Amino acid sequence: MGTYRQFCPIAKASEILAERWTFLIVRELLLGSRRFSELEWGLPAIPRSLLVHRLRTLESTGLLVRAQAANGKTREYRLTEAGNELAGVLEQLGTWGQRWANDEIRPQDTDPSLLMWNMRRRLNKHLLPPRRVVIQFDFEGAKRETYWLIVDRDDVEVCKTNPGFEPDLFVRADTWAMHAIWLGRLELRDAQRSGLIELVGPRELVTAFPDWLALSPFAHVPPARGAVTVTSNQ
Amino acid sequence: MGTYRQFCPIAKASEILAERWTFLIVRELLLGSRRFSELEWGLPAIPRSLLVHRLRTLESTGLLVRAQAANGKTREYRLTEAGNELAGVLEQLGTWGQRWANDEIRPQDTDPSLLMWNMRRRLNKHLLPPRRVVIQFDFEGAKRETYWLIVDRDDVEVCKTNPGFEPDLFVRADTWAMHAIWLGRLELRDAQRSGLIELVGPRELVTAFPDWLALSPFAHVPPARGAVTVTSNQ
DNA sequence: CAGTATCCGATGCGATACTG
DNA sequence: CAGTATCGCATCGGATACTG
Repeated sequence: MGTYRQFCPIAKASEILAERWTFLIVRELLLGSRRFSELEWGLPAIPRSLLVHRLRTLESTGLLVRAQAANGKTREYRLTEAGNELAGVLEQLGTWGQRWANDEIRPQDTDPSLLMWNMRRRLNKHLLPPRRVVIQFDFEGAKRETYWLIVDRDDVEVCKTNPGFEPDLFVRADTWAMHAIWLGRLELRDAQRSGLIELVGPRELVTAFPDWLALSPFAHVPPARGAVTVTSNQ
Repeated sequence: MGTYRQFCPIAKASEILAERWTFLIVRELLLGSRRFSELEWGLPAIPRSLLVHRLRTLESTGLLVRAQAANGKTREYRLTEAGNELAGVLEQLGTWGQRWANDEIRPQDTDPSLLMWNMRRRLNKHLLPPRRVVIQFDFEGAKRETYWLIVDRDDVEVCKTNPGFEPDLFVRADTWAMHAIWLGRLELRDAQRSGLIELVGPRELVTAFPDWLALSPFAHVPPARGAVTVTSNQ
């Protein structure tokens, strides 16, 4: 990308960070992804070779290190202290995005599997009963897909194929509505009332659902009045 | 640049902002630049056509508006509310840059004229005597150049050619050292002691100098231990 | 699983020259 | 002063195929 030929700290930071995909890769690492395939799940649209290239650049810049994983078999990526300190930048960026880049959730930006991956990693596991719980998600409307979430102690798994266990809870959700809830733009209760989401299962699991489903880190940020147009890069 | 195909607010913000030059253009506008030529002075390395293109994109996105200037003759650029709210993002970005992208001030990133432009806009005018004051800056070492700063009431001007007035104060400064002072990495007093900077003029102007010269907005941020390598985008 | 290798078409960037 | 116009070259995106 090259230099801006400026001594300004904003220019220096931009040389390192303001490149396509870089903020999203850092976001994934800050949210706890360590392995290459985890990064790919969180960034389904990045070309593989480009992900590799960005990781190598970030490594040689000193924002992350690639090291032997604890099990000693695979390698994993970890942010350095410099990388971790980007949390403040990303928080500001996300807050601004939530406030201003919020005109609508475009169909091409919805992705049930990505949503499941994000829900998985923010699950409040300790609020679920201390046994295996299987939840079946049926996305309806646009992009009909079915997923199974299997929570067992500390372990949470998302499956795209029926795992064979009988589900304890069924979540039937309109695809758009589930995204809107995750982003904090629609209340779960309102969605249930209007029939966009339906929960079927034992009472205690149904009532607990809103609590163990932690939403997007920016769900609590209220959108600004009037939004910005995201679509006009050209 | 295109979409990331994600609903995440960080992704949405990045689609708008994480493009080459965009953060720096917003920085200029936040610091008060309004006219096209002012933007060019603050961004001497941007190709003209690219600056135009970015401004048009930012306008259609809704981060800035182009309107008739107060004098009614020229047009000027102003941030909208959405644009102004980027201040928090830029502050985080600059703070991170000051802390981590600080290994050295590279010769190719020094630029006396850009430094003068930045000093000009953060001058504490009210601390100077209420008459015309002319200060001559002689940059020495790398990039020898001379500038005149003419402060007259609310008006501050930078000249590259001798304005004809007899200077009230002479600042003889090593180019690198002056940049380091601006960035808060070198104390003015230390630079004077070691001969990197010399002030010549009436006592009251010489002693007032450190006060009316406001430094970079990030000068007060202490660099982190260990820096990041800025040069490896490849 | 975690990459590497290659190829192609589209776009982005930067430099230079021109203009009302 | 505030842009247009043009033109290479590099990079990006996406697809596909291969590997320890």
